[in-house]
Amino acid sequence: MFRIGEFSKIAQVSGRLLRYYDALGLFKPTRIDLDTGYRYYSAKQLPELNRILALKELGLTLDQIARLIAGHIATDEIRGMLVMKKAEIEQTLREELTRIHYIESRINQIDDEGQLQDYEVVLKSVPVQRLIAAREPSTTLSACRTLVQEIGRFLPARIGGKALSHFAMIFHSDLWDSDGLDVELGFLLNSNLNSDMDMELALPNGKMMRVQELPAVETMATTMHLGIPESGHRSYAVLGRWAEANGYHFVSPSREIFIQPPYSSAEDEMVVEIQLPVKKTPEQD
Amino acid sequence: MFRIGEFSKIAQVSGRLLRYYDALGLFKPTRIDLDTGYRYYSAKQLPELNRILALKELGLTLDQIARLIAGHIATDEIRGMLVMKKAEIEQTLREELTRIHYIESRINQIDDEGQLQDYEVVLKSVPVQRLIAAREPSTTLSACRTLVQEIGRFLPARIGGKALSHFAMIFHSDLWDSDGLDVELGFLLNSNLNSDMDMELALPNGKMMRVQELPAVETMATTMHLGIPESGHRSYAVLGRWAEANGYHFVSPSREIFIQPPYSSAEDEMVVEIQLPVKKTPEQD
DNA sequence: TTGCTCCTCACGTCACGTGAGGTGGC
DNA sequence: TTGCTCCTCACGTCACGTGAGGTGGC
Repeated sequence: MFRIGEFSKIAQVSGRLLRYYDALGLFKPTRIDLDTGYRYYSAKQLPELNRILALKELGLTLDQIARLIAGHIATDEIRGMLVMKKAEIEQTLREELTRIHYIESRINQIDDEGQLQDYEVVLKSVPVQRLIAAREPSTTLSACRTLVQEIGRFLPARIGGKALSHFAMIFHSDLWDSDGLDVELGFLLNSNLNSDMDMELALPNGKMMRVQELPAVETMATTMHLGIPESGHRSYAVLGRWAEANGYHFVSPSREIFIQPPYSSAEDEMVVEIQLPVKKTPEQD
Repeated sequence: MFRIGEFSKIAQVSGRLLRYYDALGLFKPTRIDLDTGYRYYSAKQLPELNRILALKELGLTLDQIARLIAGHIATDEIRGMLVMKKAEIEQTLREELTRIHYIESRINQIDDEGQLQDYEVVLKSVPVQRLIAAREPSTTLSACRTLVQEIGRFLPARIGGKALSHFAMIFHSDLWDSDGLDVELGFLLNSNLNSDMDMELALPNGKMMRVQELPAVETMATTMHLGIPESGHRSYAVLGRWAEANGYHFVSPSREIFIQPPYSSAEDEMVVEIQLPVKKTPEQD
C-alpha cells in the first residue's frame, strides 16, 4: 500500500489528479482511512490508472473514459467513439493548417510592409436571402451612384422601411473591369415578411425592380469599407492580396452591402461591407 | 446607430460576445443610454470589430489582442508573438498527428482482435537516477531470480531502507534473447540522500555492488506487469506490438522497476514496471 | 518536537453559451 | 396592450493547478 504521494510519483501524475479522479469516482484508492482521510493505493491499481491515462491520450473525455471503464459501452460503440474522435482531430488539424498559413501570411506582411494592415478580412457564410433589385447590364460607376440615390429614397417610402433590410449591389461583371459594369441594385428583404415572390415594381424612371432569391454562400471573404466610394478599390486590393496570401480564389458574383448608405448621410460617412465569394485554391505543398 | 441585436447580426457575432468584450474593455459601444443601459454601436465600429475577430482567428488570446489594439506593442513584438504562436500550433499539430496514429492503431486493434487490449502502454520520461547494482554479464533468468531474492533481503538490512527506492533490473543484452543475459541488479537510490558516489559493497556471495548513474531518458514506453515473472514476455509482446503500431523502435537498455518486489510478498502478487526507451521511427507517408 | 505529508475547501483558467428574472420601446 | 429586445446576474464548461489553512505520522 502506498500513500498518495509515493503512488503519484510512481505513476508520474499529480496528487491533485488522483484526488480529482477519486471525487469523480473514476479511480478510487483501495482503502481510505476513516479517521485521517488518508488515501491508500495498491501497486495492483497501477495498470488501471495507466489504462485511464492511455485512453486520455486518445483524446477521450474523462466522462467517456468512466463509462468505458464501467463497461457500459459495447466494443463497437468504443470503435464508433474512436472513429468520431479521429474525424474530429482531423478537422481541427485542417483548421490548424489554415491558421498556420494565415499566420505566415501576416508575418510576411510585417516583413514586407513594416506593419499589420489596418483593413481586416473576415470569412463569413451567408444564408439565402431575398432581394428586390433592378439590373443594369451595362452601366458606369457614376450612373450607379445616381441610381443608388434614387432607389434609396424611393423604395423605403414606397414599400415601407420595415420590409427592407440593407441596400445592396450585386456585381455580375468582372471585378477588375470598371467599364462595362453589369450590376444589380436594390434592397435585401427582411426574411420574416413573406411578401410576394413575383412582385415587380416600377421606379419613377421606368426601370423595373424584381424580387428574387440570392443564393447562400458558404465562404465569403469580407471587409468593411469606410468613406467615399472612390477609395473602394483599396478595399478590393486588400481582399485580393488576402486571397492570394491565404490560398483562396474568387468564384461568383460579389456583393456590396451598404450598412450606412450614402443616401441617408454624407458620402464620407458611408460604411459598406464588400463580400467576395471564395474557394480554397488546391494546395501545392 | 444600431442596437446590440442588429449590430450583432451584421457582424455575425452573438450579443453575448459584444457584452463580454464591452465588459473586458476590448470593444465598447459608441454610446450607452444611461437610463436603460442599452448599448448603441455605430457602423463605423465594424472594421474595429473585424480586426479583433481576424486577430482571434490567428489564435491570439483576447488579452493579447487588447494590448495589441491599445498600441502598447511594437511591431516586432507582434511579429514575435506571431512566430511564437506559429511554433505553438506546429507543436500541437505534431501532437494531433501522433494522436491520430494512436487512435488508428486502436481501431485496427479492435478490428483485428475484437476488443481493446487490457495491458496499457504509457509514454514517460525519467530523470537521471542513481543505482547501486551488481552486474551479471552472462547469466540466466533463474540465476537472476535467486540474486533478486538475495539482494532484496540483504541490502535494505545493510544500508537501511530509507536510502533505497525500488529494486530494479537493467537489461544490456538483447531483449528477445533469453540466453546470454547481461543484466544489472540492484536498487534505485533516493536522490535526496547524498551518499558516496564511489561506494562499493560486497554481497555475502562475494559479488560487488557499485553506485552509478542511470542516464535520463526522454521517452520510455512503459507498461505494468502483474503476477509471476514467467508471464513477463506477454508484457514485452504488448510493448512490441504497441511500438510497431505507433511507429516507434527500441533504442537502449531496458529497465524493470519492481514496484512490488517478489522478495517482500508472494511472487504472484508482484508488480513490475517495464520500461523500454524508444525513439520515433522516421515516417514514410 | 520538527519537518514532511496529507486533508478539505475554494478560487482561477478561457471565452463565452445559456438560462433566469426583470424591464424598456414601438 | 403585446411581443420583441434589451438589461444584469450567475452558473456551467473541462481537467485540473495552485494556494490557504489546518492536521496526522514518524
